[in-house]
Amino acid sequence: MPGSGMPYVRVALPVPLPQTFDYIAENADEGDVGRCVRVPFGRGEKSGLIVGLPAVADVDGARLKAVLYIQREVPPLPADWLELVGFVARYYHAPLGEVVALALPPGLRRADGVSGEDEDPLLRVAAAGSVVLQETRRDSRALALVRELAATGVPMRRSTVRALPQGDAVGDALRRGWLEPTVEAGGRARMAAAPTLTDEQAAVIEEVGAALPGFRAWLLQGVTGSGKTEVYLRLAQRVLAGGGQVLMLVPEIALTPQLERRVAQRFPAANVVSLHSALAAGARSRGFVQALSGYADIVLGTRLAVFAPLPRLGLILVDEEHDASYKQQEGVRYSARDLAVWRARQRGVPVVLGSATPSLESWYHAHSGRYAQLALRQRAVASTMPTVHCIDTRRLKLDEGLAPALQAAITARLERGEQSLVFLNRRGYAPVLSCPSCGWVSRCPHCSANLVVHLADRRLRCHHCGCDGPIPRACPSCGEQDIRPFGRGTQRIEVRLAELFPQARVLRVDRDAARTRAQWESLLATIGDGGADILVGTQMMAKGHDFPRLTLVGVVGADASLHAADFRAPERLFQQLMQVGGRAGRGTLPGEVLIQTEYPAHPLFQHLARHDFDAFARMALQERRSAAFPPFTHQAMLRADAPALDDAVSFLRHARRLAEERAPAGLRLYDPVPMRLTRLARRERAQLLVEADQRGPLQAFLTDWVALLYCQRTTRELRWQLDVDPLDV
DNA sequence: AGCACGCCGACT
DNA sequence: GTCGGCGTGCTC
Repeated sequence: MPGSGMPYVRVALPVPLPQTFDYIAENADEGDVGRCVRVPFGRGEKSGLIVGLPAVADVDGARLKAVLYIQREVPPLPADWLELVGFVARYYHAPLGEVVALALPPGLRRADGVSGEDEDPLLRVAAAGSVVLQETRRDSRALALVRELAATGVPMRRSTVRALPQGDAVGDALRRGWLEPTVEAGGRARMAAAPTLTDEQAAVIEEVGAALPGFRAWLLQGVTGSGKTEVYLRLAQRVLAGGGQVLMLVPEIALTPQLERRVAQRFPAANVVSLHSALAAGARSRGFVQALSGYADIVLGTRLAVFAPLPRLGLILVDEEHDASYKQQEGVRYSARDLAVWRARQRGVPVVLGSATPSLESWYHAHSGRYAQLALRQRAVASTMPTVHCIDTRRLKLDEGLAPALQAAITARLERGEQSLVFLNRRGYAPVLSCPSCGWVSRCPHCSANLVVHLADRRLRCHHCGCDGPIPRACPSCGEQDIRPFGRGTQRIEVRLAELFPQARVLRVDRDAARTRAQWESLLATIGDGGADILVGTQMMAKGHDFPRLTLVGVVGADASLHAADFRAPERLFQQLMQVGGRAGRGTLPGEVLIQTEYPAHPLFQHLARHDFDAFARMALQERRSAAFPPFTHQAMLRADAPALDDAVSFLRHARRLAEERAPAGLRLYDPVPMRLTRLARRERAQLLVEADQRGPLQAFLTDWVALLYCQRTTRELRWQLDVDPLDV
């Protein structure tokens, strides 16, 4: 009989062991399941989570210790949340304690007083603030903030204000009395005006709305500029009106400030909480507790937000569902997008996966009837899709990688006062520095990769492990003076464009130029204000931003991805090109996309030119079907790394032998092979692929196999991990 | 993962 | 005679 006064609690602890630990807790009851605890562990103490009240302890009673403290100030994590982390532990074959550690904000797990108190008040412009806005005084950061808030016209959360370009001056503005906290906006604050819906948008909203409540997974496939965000907001509005909570997942933090503001302005009366890993510990705990207590109405966050407990959950939205950042690439390798669907099913609520370029997995599910399809085929603003042309570079002489036709197109844009973007997915000046006389190349000492030339700060840098050093003046091997950068990155294109178009303002937008959120925002502001004529950008530029005067996108170096070994490379290339192409002509001006390639007849480019994602998806899925790749098969990857490659490979060979003995029929075990980037940060890496046509048998096998692998004694030097549904194969 | 115990080499 | 190398084993 579980329940009344059982003296044992079962605790999940953040240790890499596939088990839970039982403790004595005389005063614990059913209400403590889901609470954080402090317990003695080994010679020290640890914090964990109570996941059950076992009637019988799983070890001898004499070995049991007593819990030190149960955190009862915060509501316990609900049963559905425990089910979620339990599912993640089973599906990804990770210890429950590790999953809990990942899902709970670190501060909360420490089990010392965390409150969900509102330390994030709504701020409005105070009387003194309105006065200083009238005065002619020297502009300051604080003043700029006040102006921004005044222009918005509705109160904003402190955290939202902080995220504005001049956000760190919020404390200053408060001290000067220019801003002041205000009570809940209630009905007083007016909702930011909602744009008129297109017929398509209205139909989509009606269709999803009619299915509320109840589980259903939808794929919302909407071309760039078709107004997917507006659909999300309207659906959220319906759910909020019915008293539900909305979980909205977005790929990256860099994308959120705009969206945060848009959501906050649309729902001034709602409590909007954002959750992402860049948040300070306090803010993350607070947001989590606000979600847990039901105070938060909307949780907006990156992949870790899929673990936010939401007692009144009514709707899950996954924006840019194809984005790779939904898959965690270390530790517990979960897919937040897949978990979002699982949670929606568990809680009986709809989930909308949105993208202009869905993952082939989701597209397949939508076309095989597992997900329902929603489509937005027209752009919301009156503009047409950009024209797409290939520039055949086979017989052309390129100037630093730039074809004459692309240069001419840029010239035309400059004459018309429009913006151009040269898209090149490679940071730095050149991918390698090389000596023509002895053949020396700038190798990374820790990785099997080349050091990239960064001329802007005169460094050689490894993009994988981050190590860097000065650029040598002469060849370190033979002393040759004439060593040269080979290949092209964004910096080199930037330099050449500045030479070719001396009258133009050239702006580079990559992770080096936008290292911080503030830098990124200021770049966006510069572009938006027309402070740049030619942009040179990486995939950062592909993500949903509107630049009304941008009418030309030139794609350089796309061919490299065309023959990449990775079977997902074509999918990624198509998505990237379609996304970046979508940047062109989002205002009233028509857009043009020019792709430099030696394969102008390649079907991928043909489908792209017709903006026909579905045709591309059908073709790519046909290839995947005949090659038996996902989604027609299910995969798991066992990876091992060690200082010596032999150790990693022989561990995997051993693991393979163990697997052969217990492999069910239909399971395909491949040979252990070194990974593509074999050496990373001084460790040699190898991998072993396991495949099956059905998920069930694969999972059953993995459970068995992983249990066995945990028992293998390995040297401390060797580490291994399992990746279920790997993205990189 | 930590953190101990435990048995072999070069140092005050 | 000790300090310390990291191999092995355990954590309710």
